[in-house]
Amino acid sequence: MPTLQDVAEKAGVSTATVSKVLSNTPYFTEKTRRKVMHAVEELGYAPNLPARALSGGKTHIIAVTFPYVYEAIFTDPLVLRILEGIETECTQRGYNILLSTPLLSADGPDEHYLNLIRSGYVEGVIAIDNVPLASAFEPVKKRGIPGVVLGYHTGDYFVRSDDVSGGLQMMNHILGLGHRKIGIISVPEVLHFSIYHRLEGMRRAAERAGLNFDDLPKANGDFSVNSGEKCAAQLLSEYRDITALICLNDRMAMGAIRHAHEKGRHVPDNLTIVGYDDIPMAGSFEPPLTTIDQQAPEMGRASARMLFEVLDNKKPAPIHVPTHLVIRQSAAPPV
Amino acid sequence: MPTLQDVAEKAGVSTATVSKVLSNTPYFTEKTRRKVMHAVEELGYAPNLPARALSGGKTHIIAVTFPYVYEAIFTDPLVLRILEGIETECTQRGYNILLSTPLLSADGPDEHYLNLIRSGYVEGVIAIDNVPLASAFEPVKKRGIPGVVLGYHTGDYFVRSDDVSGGLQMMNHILGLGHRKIGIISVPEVLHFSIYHRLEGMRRAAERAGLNFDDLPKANGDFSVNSGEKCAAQLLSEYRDITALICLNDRMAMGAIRHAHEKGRHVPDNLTIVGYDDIPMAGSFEPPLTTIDQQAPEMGRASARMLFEVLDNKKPAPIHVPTHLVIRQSAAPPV
DNA sequence: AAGCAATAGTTTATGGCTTAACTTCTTTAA
DNA sequence: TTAAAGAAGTTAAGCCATAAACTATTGCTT
Repeated sequence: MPTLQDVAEKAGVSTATVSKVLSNTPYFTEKTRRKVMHAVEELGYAPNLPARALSGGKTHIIAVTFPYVYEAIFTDPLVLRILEGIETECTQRGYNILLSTPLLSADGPDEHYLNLIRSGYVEGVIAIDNVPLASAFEPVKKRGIPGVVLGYHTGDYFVRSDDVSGGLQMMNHILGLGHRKIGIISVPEVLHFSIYHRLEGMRRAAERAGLNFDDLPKANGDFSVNSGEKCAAQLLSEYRDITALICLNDRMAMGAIRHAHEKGRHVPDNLTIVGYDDIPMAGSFEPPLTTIDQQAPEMGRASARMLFEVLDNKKPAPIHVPTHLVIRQSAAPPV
Repeated sequence: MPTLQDVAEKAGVSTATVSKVLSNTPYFTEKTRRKVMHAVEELGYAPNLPARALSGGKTHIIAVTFPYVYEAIFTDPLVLRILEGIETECTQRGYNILLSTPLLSADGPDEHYLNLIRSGYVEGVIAIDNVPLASAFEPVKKRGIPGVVLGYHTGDYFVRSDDVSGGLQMMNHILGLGHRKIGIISVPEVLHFSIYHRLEGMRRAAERAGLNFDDLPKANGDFSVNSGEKCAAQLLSEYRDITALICLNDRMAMGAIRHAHEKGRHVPDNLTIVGYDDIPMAGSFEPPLTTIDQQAPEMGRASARMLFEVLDNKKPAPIHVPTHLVIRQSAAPPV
């Protein structure tokens, strides 16, 4: 691999000059610039990043962490979409993405993760931090590494999906269609901050419409299709007058729809069922699912942009990425 | 951040000794080992990876590339499962994963990717390389960086899904159920090597059963649910005696099932429809999809293990990861 | 024309680690 | 007893790029 040295020799200047030209530090002539660039081209030179990192502290690596606390990480389509957004911004700025999946337990993250954080590789961190139980962000803060949290853990800088307004939009939509007997299929709130906020949004919408949110029938699943099916079975048999089911993710909605179909109820003519997330499959489900789009790629992009601001010593304000109600065909007025 | 220097001073030995102890190079006593380890603990020392990389060439970073050639990358669940497998192996060995999504065009990969490959960061590469049009592996080879291809591009070392046997298993299953009028919903072969091999497997199974594979009705979609629906519509209207549809991915199968339902045909009683991939949704679709599991996590793990062998100067043999036929409820004997 | 500032470039120390070469000390064998 | 081998450490030379400190040149002001 050619080094700065080689370039300098070929161009007939010192390494310092080459370094200046490449980093665009002032004080060189157009002529030397051309000489240097020419040598760079000829040799196919690219800066040695470890050396640059050692010398200047800029590693051009940011770590994206998503905690390995439940199976969902590697099957959750949101993760990939978020990554997509982060990737876009990072590539633009010449940064590389290091993937990190800390194993969070009661006594903190695993050793490998800790070593990474201490390794000097990581110039900044985007932590996808959504579960209250543990945070991968602690060690980052401790080391003084610039970081942005994507989720609800406390950090100075964070990006969140506007879960409250997501819940609000959905509940408003359902209420607007005329439903009043509404069942909620959720998951235990303590497991996910975001769920708490979505429910909060729904509560506001419900109360604005004069409904007591706490009186609405509820059941807790675990995000899976099967749990959605079970919850739907439970709610629909216990509260026979329910005309709409709001599910806190798409997969449970799909399970609920399956149950409805089995019971011979047509969605949406006979029962309204909606989801949350807008996973890739949602649009081509039968019926196509009315749901909430969290704009995962935009969350990724926003968090990356925020991180770069922090790296530039700015103090960016928190961002709440707006949600979008995606109206398809699983919701209709009650009969 | 504490350095080797600090550890050496605290332990009362030279930096070289500390380095030896940490890298387990022979010639030190148990006593010094304990002194050193104690100092390491006290200071919370972790090696500076850029420095180590600069000095010893070992960066402890492997790059995983998946080419950004069509929309699928960031929505394809397989990618994430593969990543999962790679992650498992890498973490075990103290390696970090750098995510890279080269933009492949006619005149080669983009500049950012090239810079990464030349940057000295990358100790090894796992290239998810499935499209014939272009390869992200070229520049890796050129630089002499150890690499493993996950897919069909030529490299000395590669891991592949055993697509031929996947196709064979599926066709055998369908034939075994008694179907003879079988429609195939595929995608243009030139776009994906793996498709070519799956079809080849099907051909073998068909011919072994005395069927002329070329005579079977076929239609090409583009992997999407909608295209599956269209292809099904086309095939079923054109060839009214079809009793089974084999789709080359699950999403198209789901589209096909939707079409069948719309036409009032029950799956599987009235029509058999199967997919390929076993995406997370497949098991909870209605009906649950009979499909082929490619064992993506295992492919990831295998490729990582192979890469580590290459890094150890071994010459691992190619691996064909076996496929599994997942029998659910979308296939039944013809009526 | 002198003096000074700005420009253009070079020299060199530095960052943290590894490793080859070297020194010192302990074993072991003849 | 002594030489040679082996073990346990140390010294110091890199690895490559950056940036502070320095020299040399040019341009401008008065």
